Amino acid sequence: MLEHPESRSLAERRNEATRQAIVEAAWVLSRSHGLTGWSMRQLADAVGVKAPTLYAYFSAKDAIYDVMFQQSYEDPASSGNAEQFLAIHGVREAFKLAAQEFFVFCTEDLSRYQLMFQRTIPGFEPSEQAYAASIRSYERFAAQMAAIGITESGHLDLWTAIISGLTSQQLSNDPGGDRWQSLVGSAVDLFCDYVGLPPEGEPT
Amino acid sequence: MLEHPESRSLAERRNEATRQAIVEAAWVLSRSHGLTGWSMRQLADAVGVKAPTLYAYFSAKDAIYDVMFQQSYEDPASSGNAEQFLAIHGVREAFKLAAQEFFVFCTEDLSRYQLMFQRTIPGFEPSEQAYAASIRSYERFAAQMAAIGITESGHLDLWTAIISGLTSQQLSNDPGGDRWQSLVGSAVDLFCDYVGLPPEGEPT
DNA sequence: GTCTATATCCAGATAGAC
DNA sequence: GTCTATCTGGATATAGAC
Repeated sequence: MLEHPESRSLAERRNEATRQAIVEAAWVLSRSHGLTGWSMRQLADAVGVKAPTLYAYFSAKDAIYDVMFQQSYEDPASSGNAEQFLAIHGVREAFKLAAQEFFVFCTEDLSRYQLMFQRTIPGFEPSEQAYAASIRSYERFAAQMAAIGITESGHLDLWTAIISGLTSQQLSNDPGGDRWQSLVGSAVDLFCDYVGLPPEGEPT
Repeated sequence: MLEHPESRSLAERRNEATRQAIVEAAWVLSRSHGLTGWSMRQLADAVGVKAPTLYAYFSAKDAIYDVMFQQSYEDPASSGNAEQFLAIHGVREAFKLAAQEFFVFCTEDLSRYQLMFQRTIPGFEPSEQAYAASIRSYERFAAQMAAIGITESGHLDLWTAIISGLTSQQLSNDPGGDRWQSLVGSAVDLFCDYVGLPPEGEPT
């Protein structure tokens, strides 16, 4: 999919750097003005070029959202990190730490959350390539859960519902607060009790 | 807040009827083209007038969304109906039936869901009056939960997170299917186990 | 190849005639 | 109240300078 870096000319690398700068400016604007609250002219101003120049780097505004979408799912935090915690802690404690970390990833950037998990942008559909990144992220998540001992698909679905409900309630009803964040530990417990994970895990 | 119907003149009632017709057409367009996928011109066409005429009834497009928002929260199904089921069934069964009913209310109309629970419309903020309707809906919900025996605010928050997670996952990952709907009963069980509601409820 | 300037199209909204 | 005509500003696309 990607050329080898060493095979790219200086011009190509310059082009890529400009694309990155545009996307970074789009993130900044999304955080301050909302995911759909900025125009191509505003973005061009932020980058320091005129609006039509952006179309030399991206065919459309949606193409910028597409890169942002893919970047979000390529962040390792998008799939949790339970395996790392399992090396030191028991199963439940590792699960709780991973859930906390994922919760923070979801709630620290509303724009990213809307882009990844909601359908906020009219007409935007991720490209096949960007969608594939989201699939890989889910597969990493499923592997984490398997390491904890959760493999049934119904149990996975139940957990994704619970954690996504906690994050979405936090963002829409108490942004910046911890009203639902403080419930993450309880949610892990009630889920583990239900699926039969022992209350006290053994360190691996 | 509202005039007595009998005190309104014929002209006022005609005006109100036209407003309702506009809002109904907006619902139809939202369901077919997406909540933000229609223009004032399209709406005017659907109603059978020219676009500026709409502004004789609503000051802006957002004012139409505002009425739709308030209507949604004035629907009794927006707060569940556990008390009704409690008259015939045990506590858990009543809880499950109410949860199922609420799940269907949430997932049967994506536009309504986005309007009520997500922030899909750039710049839209419900008016004080419309927001008050959402508060009343939540208070009715809290009363239902109290009738079941759930009164702790942390437990209420946990349940709103779980049910909202189930509905949002259903809508975004399996629209029209039942992948998460089929988990509603399990979710009620795992929640009831956690908060200490007895497995077999007594009919009132 | 990358830019500036500009043209087209469509959105929400307003002015003023009737 | 409803219309025609129009304003503003957004996204998109192209012409042509450098």
